[in-house]
This record gives sequence, structure tokens and C-alpha cells, in this order.
Amino acid sequence: MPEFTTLDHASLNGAVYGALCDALIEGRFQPGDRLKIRDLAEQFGTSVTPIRDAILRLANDEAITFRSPRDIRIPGLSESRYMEIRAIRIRLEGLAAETAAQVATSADIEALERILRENEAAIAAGDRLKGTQLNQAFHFMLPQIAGLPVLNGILRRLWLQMGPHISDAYIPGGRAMIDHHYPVVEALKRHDPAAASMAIVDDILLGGKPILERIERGEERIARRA
Amino acid sequence: MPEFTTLDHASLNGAVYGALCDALIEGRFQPGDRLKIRDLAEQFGTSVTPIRDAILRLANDEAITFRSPRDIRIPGLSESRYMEIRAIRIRLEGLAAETAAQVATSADIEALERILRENEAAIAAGDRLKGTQLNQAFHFMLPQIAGLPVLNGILRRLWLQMGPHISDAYIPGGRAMIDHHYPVVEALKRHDPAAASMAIVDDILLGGKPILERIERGEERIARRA
DNA sequence: CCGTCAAAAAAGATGCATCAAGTATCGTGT
DNA sequence: ACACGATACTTGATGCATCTTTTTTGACGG
Repeated sequence: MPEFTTLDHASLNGAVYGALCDALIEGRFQPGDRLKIRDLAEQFGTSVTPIRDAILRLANDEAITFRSPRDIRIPGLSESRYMEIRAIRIRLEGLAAETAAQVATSADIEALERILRENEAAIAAGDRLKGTQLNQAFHFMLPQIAGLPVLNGILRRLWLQMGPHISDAYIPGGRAMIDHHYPVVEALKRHDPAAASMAIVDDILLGGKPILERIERGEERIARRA
Repeated sequence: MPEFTTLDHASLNGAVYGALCDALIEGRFQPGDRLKIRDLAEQFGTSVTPIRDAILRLANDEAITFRSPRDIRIPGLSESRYMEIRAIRIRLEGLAAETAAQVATSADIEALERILRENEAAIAAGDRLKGTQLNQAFHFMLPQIAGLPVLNGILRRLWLQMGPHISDAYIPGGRAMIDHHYPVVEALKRHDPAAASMAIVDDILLGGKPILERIERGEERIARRA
């Protein structure tokens, strides 16, 4: 996460929370993985308290679940839950795109285009991690441009839940994740809210197809909901 | 909160979190109030740890803020932030109403009408607390009927942020909070998604007017954002 | 009477010891 | 060899002591 601030987490104190968020989004956890506070504490070179704090926050975000009081895991993502998240994202990112189209400055457009260029480079280099980060950076730029911090926080949480599931689907997706970003930028340039909204919806629907397909295939055996 | 489960909080452990959520929603905290962990611990008859856990979760929900590391407060609600939350609610509760209209059973309708009746009684009795609780129960019933748990969680968090601000505005509102609920139920009866969506939007817009007016008046002097 | 600085008190963060509950392991008896 | 049970271990929750930082407060000087 070099220059595009992936997620504005760690809004309050909590370095561990931020690190775990990153890990989640970068796909360094697999659905079903079990987390142990003491292990993480050792891993992070700290005591259990900060880890517990982070875990608690993540659990509150529903990014991790307590299957039983002593069994902390990365939850699966059922198809119905994915569809729900997708429907919410459509509404919310649609709102963000509309608003952004109305207020976007040329500097905003340039920032988006810079992300797009870097994303192209990442795809060309086959850098899956950087690809997902830049895809995410693009999506989070819209509410930021629109000046909608609450919306940003909601999307951040949703992303946390999808994190462990999208990174695996990235390679099969290939260019699917970025192709639909260009029409968004075009719509923002023309200050066309309706077009911007439709473009981002297209991206969510079509760009997310590989993820949905992966969930539909066999992955739900792990998909235990909280 | 006798029979209508106001909020499904305390999803994982954490009785204190649930209690604080209730307190927030029932308006027992004022914007600007300072929270002290040790005081709350004494108040709840427990040690600091469970309180800290709850505070941390609430802070993660942005229902309370750390103005500085040692200064925990109920945040104000700026006009722009209220407008943002309102816009989000319109999109999200609209989605919930649409979906609910498609799947609502007669039992669902009856549950809604029961809430309405109780709310009428609460208004007649001038019971502000019960009125806000039942208003809230109505709004949370829609995503529940629709089978949208993620949406429910998002709205729960937004409500937490509005909590300290709506209860004060309830009395001046009078019937405004309930009048617009009837068209929602009618639309659900007819299984008319578009009408249901429009009805709930009306409620958010018109029913929320007293709140907005109160914020617009002098209350923003306390309105410090995180 | 007001401003400034320092000392003390307040208060959250951290670490850790202990508790309780669940899980796994090992041994015994059939 | 297998089933059952007791013991030991794992692991999160809780409570608490301590540390650090901030805020209050009070005294002194202007």
C-alpha cells in the first residue's frame, strides 16, 4: 500500500487492527482459518491485549466470527450473503459515483487515471496483490471524491468481509476487474451522474462475476455463517 | 424493549456493549457527554476490561469517538453528516422495503401492524422512549422481513450514530414519525416494491424533518466530528 | 487579576496472572 | 481393538497492577 491509502482504517489507535485488515484484504487469510490470540500476539511481538482489541473490532465488523466462544475463524461467504453485499454495494457505490460525478475536480480525475495506469502495470506484471489493492483503491476513491465518509466506512467493512474471497478469484478474472473502470472515469469527466452510476454498477456486476462463480462452485462447503 | 427486539446487538458476547447500545438509542447520552471507562466499570459493577471492549466496539461503529486518546465522547452530528446518513438510509431502506414487499407473508404484515398499534398507544400516552423504540422496531423489521442481515447490521450502526440526536427531537415531531409508516404496510400488503420503497423514503424524509431542523438550529456548536 | 509553569491527579493502554470452559489425550476396562 | 472416562492442556474472558500521557490545578510572578 505505497501511495494509495488502501483503507483509512486505524482511524483510532490500533496498529494491529490495521495490520489485520490489510492481511484480510490481501487474502493472507483463508476462509475457515482459525485465529488464536496468543499466537498472533507472539507473531506481532506484543501482548494479548492489543490483539484482543483488534479481534473484537474485526468481529464487530463481521470480518471474523466467533463460531464458539473459543473458536475464532475467518467466516465463509455464502452465495446469498454475497448477493446481498453486492446489492448493497450497487446502491451505495451508485450513490458515491453519482455524487462524485457532480463534484469531481480535474485533480480527482487525474488521481483516478493514475490508479488505472498503475493497475494496468500490475496486471501486465501479473501482480495479483497489487492488482487487488489498486482495484480497491479505485472503488474507495469514489466516496472520497464525493465527500461521503460514512459511506466510505460502510464499504470498508463490506470489503473486509469479501477480502478473503476476492483475492483468490483475481487471477481467473484477469482484466475483468479493470475494464469497467474506464467508463466510470469517462462519466466523471462529463459530470454525468447517471452514467457514472451505471458504469460502477456494471463493474460490480461484471467484475464480480469470477468471485460469484467461485462461490457457486464448491467453495460453500467452508461457507459457515455466523 | 419487551417483545420487539430493538436491535440484535450483542451478537457475540458483550452484555455491556448491548447495554450501551440501548442507552445510546434511548437517548440516555447527550452529544458531547464524556465517557470514562473506570466510571462505567463501577456503574456496571464490573472491571474495566469488558467496558473497554464495549467502548472499542462502539468507537469502531463510530457511535462514540476518541477526540483525543484520553477523551472519549458522544460525537455531535453535523448537518452534512446527517444528510449523508439520510441519503444512505434512503438507498438501503429502499432496498429493504422493495425486497420485503416481494416476500412479505401475512405474519410479517401482522407483526408490522402490531408495532403500529403499540406505537399509537405510546404516542397517545406521550411515552417518548417507547415511541422511539417502536419507530426503530418498525424500521428494523423491513430488512428482517426481506432477509437481509448485512443490511440490518449497517442500519443498526447508523442508528447508533443517530440515537443521541433523534430522541431529543421526538416530542416536537409528534405523529410525524408514525404517519408515514402506514403507506409502507399498505404497499407491502399489495406486494408493490416501488410503492414500498417510495413510502419508506417519504418516512425518512418527512419523519426525519424535526431531527434535521434541530440540527440546523443551534445544536451544531457541540457538533464535533471525529 | 491574569497568565504561565510545574506538580499531581486522572485516565486509557499495556501486560500479565488467573479463571473457566471446552478440547484433546491417554489410560483403563470390556 | 474399541469405547468410555478422567486428566491435562488449550484458549478466550476477566480482573488488576503498572505505565505513559494528558489534563487539571494551584502557586507564583507579572
